Amino acid sequence: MLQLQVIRENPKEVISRLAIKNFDAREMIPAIIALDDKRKEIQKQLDDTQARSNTIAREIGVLFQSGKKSEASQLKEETVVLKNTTRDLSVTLENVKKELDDLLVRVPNLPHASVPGGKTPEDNEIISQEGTIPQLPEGSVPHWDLASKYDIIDFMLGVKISGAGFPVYKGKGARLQRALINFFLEEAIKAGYLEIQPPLMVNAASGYGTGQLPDKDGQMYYAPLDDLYLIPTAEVPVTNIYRDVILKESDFPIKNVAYSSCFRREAGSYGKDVRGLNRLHQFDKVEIVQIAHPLKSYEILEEMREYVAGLLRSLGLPFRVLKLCGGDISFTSAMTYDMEVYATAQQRWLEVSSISNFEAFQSNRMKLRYKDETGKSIPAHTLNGSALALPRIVAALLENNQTPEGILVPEVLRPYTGFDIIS
RNA sequence: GGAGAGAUGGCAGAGUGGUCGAUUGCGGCGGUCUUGAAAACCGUUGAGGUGCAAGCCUCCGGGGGUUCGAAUCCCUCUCUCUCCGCCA
Repeated sequence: MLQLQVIRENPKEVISRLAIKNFDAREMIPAIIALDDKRKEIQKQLDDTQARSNTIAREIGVLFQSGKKSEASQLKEETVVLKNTTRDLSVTLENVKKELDDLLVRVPNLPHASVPGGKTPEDNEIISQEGTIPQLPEGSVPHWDLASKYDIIDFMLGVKISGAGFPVYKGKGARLQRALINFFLEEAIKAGYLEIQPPLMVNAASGYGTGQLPDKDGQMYYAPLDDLYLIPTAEVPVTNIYRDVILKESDFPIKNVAYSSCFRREAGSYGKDVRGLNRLHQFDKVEIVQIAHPLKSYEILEEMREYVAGLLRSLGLPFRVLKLCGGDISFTSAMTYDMEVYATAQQRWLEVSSISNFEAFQSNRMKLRYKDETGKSIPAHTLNGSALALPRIVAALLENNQTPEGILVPEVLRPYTGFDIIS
C-alpha cells in the first residue's frame, strides 16, 4: 500500500497519477486524510489519558509504600474515570484505524511518471522487437498437435488425473522442461542470483504481504483445513522472506532466484486462449526477485529486462518487449515490462515474462525496510520478473523449431537435455 | 495423533506485581591505545505513533481478563522444542 506520508504530502499528484491507472481517487484520498486526522486526534487524547493513569499508578505505589493508605484510595477513585475513558477511546481508535486501513489497501500503487495512459492491452507500448520469425515448413501445426504427435505432453491424461489445465509431460517433453528449468537457474546463478527453494504453500500473512490478498483470493487454490494457499508464483514466498525485516544499506542489492511450480485457479477463463499450454492451472516458472535501494530500483528494472532478453536471445526465440499502459498494469506495480515470444504456428505473441518494479508498495505492506546512514527506517523497493515461465516457452520452441525430421533443441539447451532433436 | 516443556531486544539469557522498555554476556557501531591489526579499556546500540523540540504513548508470541499498577497472576489461541506414534 501507499505510504500515508506520500498521500498527505501530495494529495493532488496522487489523484492525478492514479487517474493514469483509470482509478478515480478523488473521493478516497480526501477521505483517507480526514480519517488520518481523526486518528491523530484520538491518539493524542488516548495518550494523554494513559499518561495521567501512569502518573497516578506510580503515585499510588509510592503512597502505599509509605503507608499513606487513605490518600492512595482517594487517588484510586480518579482512575475509575480514566479507565473508562481509556477503554472508550481505544475502541474508537481501533475503529478509525480499521476504517483507514480498509481504504488504504484499496488504493493501487502509483504508476511511474513514464507509464503511458491507456485502458486495454492494445494501448501497451511496444518498446522493441528482435529475432526472426521463422518460415515454417509445409504442414506445420500448433504445439498441442506436436505434443501428441511426438507423445511428449498428454493433456487428456492430465484431465483424467486432475482436470483440464494439468498437463502430463512425458519422455523428452519432461526432459526438455527439466532442462529449461536447469538452464534458467544456472544462468541466474551466473548473473549473481542466490537460488532459493521456497515452500509451495503459504499462509495468509504472506498472501497479504505481496498483495494477492485480500483482492485475488479467488485466484489461488486454498486448503481450508490448514488455512494455506498454493502459491501462484514464487514471488510470494521469496519476497515474504523479507517480511518484517530491517536491512542494512550494505545488504543491497538482494538477488534471489527460485524455481517453483505455480498454481492458478484462473477462474472465469475459457476459449481459444486456453488451448494447449497457453494457460494452465499448474505450471513451472523460474522467478527472479530483487530487493533494492529506492534510488537504484529503476536501474535494476532495466537490468532485469536486459537479463530476460538475453535468455530469449540465447534460446533463439523472436520476442518483443511491451511497456504496459496504465490500464493494463497491475494493482501493485509502478512499472511493468512484458516480454512476449512469437509462437509461429499459432501466429500469436505469448507472454512469457512480466517484470515489475513495485517501488515501496509491497515493502510498506510487509514492513520491509532498511536503515539509512542517519539510522532512519525507510521502505526498500521490491522487483520481480519471470525468467522464465516454462509452458509458453515450450510452446514457442515446439512450434518455431519444428522440421519434417522433428523438433530441434536449441544449442544452449543440449548440454541439459542430452538430446538434440525430438522425433 | 498422544504426553510434557517453552515463547523476553540481532543472538544468548536474567527478570515471578510497583520508575522494567527491561540486568548481563556476545555481536554491531564510535572512540582510546597501536606503524596497522588483535587484545584491553571507554562510550553507544530494539520497533512504531505523536510533536518544532523537550517529552509523552504503545509494544516482552497473538487476543482477552484480574489490578490503582502486569514481562511477571488467570483464561484462550498460535507457534517452537523434547519423547512416543505414523511416515518420503
